[in-house]
Amino acid sequence: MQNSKYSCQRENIIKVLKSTKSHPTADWIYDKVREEIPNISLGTVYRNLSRLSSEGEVQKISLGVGGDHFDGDISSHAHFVCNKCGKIADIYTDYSNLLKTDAEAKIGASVNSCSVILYGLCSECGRKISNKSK
Amino acid sequence: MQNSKYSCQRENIIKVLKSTKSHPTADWIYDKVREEIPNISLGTVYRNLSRLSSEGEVQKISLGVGGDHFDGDISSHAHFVCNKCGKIADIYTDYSNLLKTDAEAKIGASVNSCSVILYGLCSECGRKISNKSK
DNA sequence: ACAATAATGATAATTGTTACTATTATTATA
DNA sequence: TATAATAATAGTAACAATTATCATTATTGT
Repeated sequence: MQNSKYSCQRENIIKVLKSTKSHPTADWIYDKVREEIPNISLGTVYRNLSRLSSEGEVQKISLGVGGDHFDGDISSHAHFVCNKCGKIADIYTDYSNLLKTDAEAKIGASVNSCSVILYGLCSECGRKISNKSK
Repeated sequence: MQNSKYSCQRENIIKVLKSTKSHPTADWIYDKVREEIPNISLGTVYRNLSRLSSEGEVQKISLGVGGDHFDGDISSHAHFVCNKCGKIADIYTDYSNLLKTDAEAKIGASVNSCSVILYGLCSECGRKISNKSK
């Protein structure tokens, strides 16, 4: 392929991201990749994450609080975020076709990705709170 | 009510946000409110927007590119963002119950808000591109 | 009117991210 | 397997968006 060259930094970023089920930030990925490539630069991590997510190889998750998170799992699924502990959970239901079709019918746009983020209280945090009030 | 006091700054921020169909950033709201309260501080705008959105009085929209946007319309609806021109459009379908019920069944969390953002090419930008290729 | 305190304006500080530039690594071709 | 072209990098500076600080002002209950 032209105007694209291999880099082991990028390979490692992909590897790290595809092998975790957490939904890490650029910073976390940076720390993790540094275990193998100690002198990698944070800028390189950002540059590659941005490239990879615009290529659709990874997914960016913007929660609106703190920095962006990334997901190596690009299957269509939603995310749940606990407002208390901040945990991010996957919800494997594919709404994307429904949403896509509906949006295209309603406003005539062509949709190529969608982000579904639910906010609330996770079961664990919910339990803690109801225990306290006993 | 206790620990809460009226402020005309907050009232104005709400008024501005509820009376536009655009999905402005804090900065845009700041400029708009300054027309009535010229010496309002940008920090006050941020402080109130953050408070109002956590109270559920307005909605915060995090696109993952540039600053956050805000929506005075808190009815359940999705947003479409054009990757080309950046336009944000409302899509009035209420997915929230579907998403909420599904998530609660799957992971036992209690959901209290949800964000649905679709990305793609708006009809206008799509038209421009197909014209160019003639 | 007064006291308690929430909210503000002005500004400094912080955070997350992008831009810049000289150097290094990859790749296609001779 | 050298060479030339150029993509990618490390290191760092710059930037934008947001939050924190703090002295002052405004609101509210008594």
